[in-house]
Amino acid sequence: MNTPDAIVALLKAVPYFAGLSPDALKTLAAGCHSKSFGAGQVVFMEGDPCHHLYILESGRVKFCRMNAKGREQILRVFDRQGDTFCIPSAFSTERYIVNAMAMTGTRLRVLDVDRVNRLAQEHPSMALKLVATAGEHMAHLVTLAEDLSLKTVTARLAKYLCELAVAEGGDHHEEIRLSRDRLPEEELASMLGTVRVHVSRSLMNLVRARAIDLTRGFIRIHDLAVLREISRGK
Amino acid sequence: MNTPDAIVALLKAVPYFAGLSPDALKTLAAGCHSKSFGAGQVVFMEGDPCHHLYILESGRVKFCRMNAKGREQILRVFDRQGDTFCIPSAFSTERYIVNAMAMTGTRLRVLDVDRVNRLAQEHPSMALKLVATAGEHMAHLVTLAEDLSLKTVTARLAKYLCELAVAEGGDHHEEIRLSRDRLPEEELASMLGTVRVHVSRSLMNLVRARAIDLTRGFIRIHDLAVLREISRGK
DNA sequence: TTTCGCCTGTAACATATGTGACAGACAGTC
DNA sequence: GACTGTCTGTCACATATGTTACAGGCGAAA
Repeated sequence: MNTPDAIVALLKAVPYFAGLSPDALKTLAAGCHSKSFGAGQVVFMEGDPCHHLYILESGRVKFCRMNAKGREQILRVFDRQGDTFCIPSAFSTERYIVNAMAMTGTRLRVLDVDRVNRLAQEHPSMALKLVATAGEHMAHLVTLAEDLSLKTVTARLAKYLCELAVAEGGDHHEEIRLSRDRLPEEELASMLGTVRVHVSRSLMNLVRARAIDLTRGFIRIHDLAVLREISRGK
Repeated sequence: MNTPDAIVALLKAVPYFAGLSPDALKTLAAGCHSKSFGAGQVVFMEGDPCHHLYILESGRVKFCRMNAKGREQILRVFDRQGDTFCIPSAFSTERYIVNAMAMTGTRLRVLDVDRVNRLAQEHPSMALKLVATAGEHMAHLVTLAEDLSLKTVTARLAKYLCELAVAEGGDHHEEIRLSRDRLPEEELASMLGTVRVHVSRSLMNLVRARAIDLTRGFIRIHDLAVLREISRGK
């Protein structure tokens, strides 16, 4: 999977590289290397100088912050091939502003910031796409802040399950089952801004509201409409 | 205050316009107009198509979101001359992602997104500075989300007062007094992600902790060190 | 001055959330 | 099979937060 062609294909999946010429892509591909991380391993820490830009080849990476007592808030999870992170750090503070950790075995492709910077200087349209990417990240963060402030844990959980459901089974009225192996309650808690026990309770709330069923190891979406209702309200 | 020179001076205060040639600045100045808003007036709403980019001439503008019950979360306040907003909207979703409202009488300078876009195409270094600006906004949002999730209201309040204190009197050990006229509790509550009553209680917490004094119409910072301690803590 | 409205302090109460602790289910390992 | 560790459901409890209500201070307007 390390053939030049495979690397170019990965780069092309990145919106702001998509418009580059084949030659530029090849040069870029030749100038980057790959790095592997085990589950739980740190990719970088908040405050570290930011020399690299990362592209996800496989696995899952979380951005997070922690408080004095060790509780963690996950700010974003990257899990699709071609997801990139650290652009804004790279061009403003020059320090990472969050912690990044591999959630599972993960493979990242690493680019030098300087190289990307030079490319952006030569290709203004690429620079503008960088702004667009930053904009998408910002929309995520705005919504996270809004939800943390204005929604209950149960509503946030319902919303997250809705998003998973749409990502998985689409909006069809077929049965949607989510494997719990991939979403341990502890991790859900960090994403939703709460603690594990509360996730457990909230899941029960949703069961009582007839929105979901819990069968061994799975969450079955029983009524997506109810789930949606809960996700906005109160 | 509407002389071409004044406008150019305002534009120069914007980091990503600062590097433009005098000619480009003049052209830009000629192509923008000014708009006034009364306190509480809407500048734009979430979801509106985003055709403009705004530069603050005077006054205060807040970005906010609201929930079904009408509670509001302020995501950011712009109050310094030359502050700009909407860049990321402009280059990604093409819709505003938040509501913007004038908090006091406010004067904004309005630029066409198309015009800025064209400029950025011609000046790659300007495009990169746009990314940097987006990065700064993101750092704010990350910290907001972290605080909302991991800090108590009292800690968030203490932190905010620290920031105000530093912005006002600097870090000197002189007495720092903050006029409450400019920070009604209702507004503080929206910024801190809570309700007015709780701000009132939290202020009392800080008084009891000997961090601040409340004299008629003012908050006096009595012990900045204690305030800092509380702002991380809990 | 009086009236009115806005802002503040305070209370009592309901709810949401965090903490600590524990037992059972399950998978993996020995 | 026995042991182990991780994940889960549940409890009891403390704390943090939201809701509603009301009274007093103050300035603006009549």
